[in-house]
Amino acid sequence: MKIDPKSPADLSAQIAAAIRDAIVEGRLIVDQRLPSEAELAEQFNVSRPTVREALKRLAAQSLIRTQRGATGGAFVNRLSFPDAYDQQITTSTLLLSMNAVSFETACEARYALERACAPLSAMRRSADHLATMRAEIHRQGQPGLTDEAFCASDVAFHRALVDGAGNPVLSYQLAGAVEAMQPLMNMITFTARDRARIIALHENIANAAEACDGDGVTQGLTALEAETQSLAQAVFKARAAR
Amino acid sequence: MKIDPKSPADLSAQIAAAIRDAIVEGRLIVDQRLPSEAELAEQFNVSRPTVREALKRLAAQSLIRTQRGATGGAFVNRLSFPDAYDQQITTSTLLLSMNAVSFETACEARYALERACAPLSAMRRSADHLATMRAEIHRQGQPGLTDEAFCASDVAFHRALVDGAGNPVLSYQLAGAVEAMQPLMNMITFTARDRARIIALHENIANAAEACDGDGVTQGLTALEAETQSLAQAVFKARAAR
DNA sequence: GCGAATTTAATGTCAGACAATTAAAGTTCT
DNA sequence: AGAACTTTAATTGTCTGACATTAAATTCGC
Repeated sequence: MKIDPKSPADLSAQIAAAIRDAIVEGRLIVDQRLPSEAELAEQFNVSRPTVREALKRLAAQSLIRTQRGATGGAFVNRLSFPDAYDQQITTSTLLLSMNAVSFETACEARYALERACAPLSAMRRSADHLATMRAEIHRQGQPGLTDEAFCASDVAFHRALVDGAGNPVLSYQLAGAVEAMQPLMNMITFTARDRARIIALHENIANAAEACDGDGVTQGLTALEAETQSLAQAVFKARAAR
Repeated sequence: MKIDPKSPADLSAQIAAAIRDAIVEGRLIVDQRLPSEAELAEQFNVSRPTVREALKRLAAQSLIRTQRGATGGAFVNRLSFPDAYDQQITTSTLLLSMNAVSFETACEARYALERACAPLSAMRRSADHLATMRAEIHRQGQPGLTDEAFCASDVAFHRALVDGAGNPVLSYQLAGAVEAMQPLMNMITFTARDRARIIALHENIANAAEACDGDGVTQGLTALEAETQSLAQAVFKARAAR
């Protein structure tokens, strides 16, 4: 692993890139210990703070973990699904909020992705997933629920649907899309009548899932998307007129 | 913004989290300048190297950018789609390689997601997208192409299909799934006959896209998935027997 | 043998310095 | 007055050396 001390880029960025490449290409494997900071500093011909900055960059991406003490050091970290979820959610959330992505675009993407796992979920969902969906529907019907709590329950409902597909890669990809929508969804206020309609659509979806009817779930999602879009349009229109 | 100096977590991690929260919650907005390292050090009551480690963590996630010079400093960075793509691709790639995700699972997820944007792409794809798809199909038919080049062209083909949906959020989500599959795909060797079959399926998809036939694209993708899965199974079986 | 104290090797943090970079202010020449 | 050049100031990038903290390994006492 070599770096170019004359490059305009920061040394710590170069070092981080070099180590990252080694991990991605498999030259450093999971749980393998990296040389100590002092050794790395010598290898790359830089000072220890510079090495440390590089290691912090990698730690921020969950590529390494560090441990103190005699046998401590930096170890290549096994990137877990939960870690990846978290990263994806913050990235997606910021991406949407910083790039003025319209509600329409985000919503379209979210439901398109969700429909992608509808057939699989209808086929494979466990009783547990179904129970979660039913429970969230029930929660959504309770009076006195804040808009935020309603949205959170909505996310949990869809999360159960997605997880029902039994494909962790799908769940991981969808987590970002669904969760990142939440700030946008929270901008909407739901009247009691709005909620009733959404709950009815949720019930259709749960029923289709119970019947292992993939097409039914897909259609239910399409109907829910249409409802959500028109609801959002109405809200934004009213807000613009004010 | 406050941190707890008695917490077991690293100070630099706490500081990074505090600043990250401020960005996510909108208390720091895009292009806003953060206080200088020296000022941050004073605010948080830590030394400058500690602050720097925190800032490097944020820089690694593209949340801030730094500039040297008199009016320099750290600025809240607008997370661009290309930046997000890159992060997603490395994360997805590592996730698959480090968690022993089976080819089958990854492949299923990839095609499910891709089918999600098939109808949209059939409806909206520009002549440009179609031309790219045709060009990649042509490249795939050329003799002497290495397996890696064939796979790269495959990715480009699917990329054009996905981008055809005209939804940047979808493109972003799919980039990870498609690109992360490449290392897995590269494990497969394609005979001339295999390639011919895949090219024929690609042509079906391109034709359906040209005819704005969403169902046709969907079916084409399903057929391609089946072909890919059986091909992979054969390869892995042969390899296991060896 | 076994438990407690010690050693040791690592990361975490600090302080202070200098180098490099860049924009703005100031200065000089025309 | 204005343009080109120089200086200055602010800021990040890097280095050196030190000390604190942690946790495993080792040694010592019994």
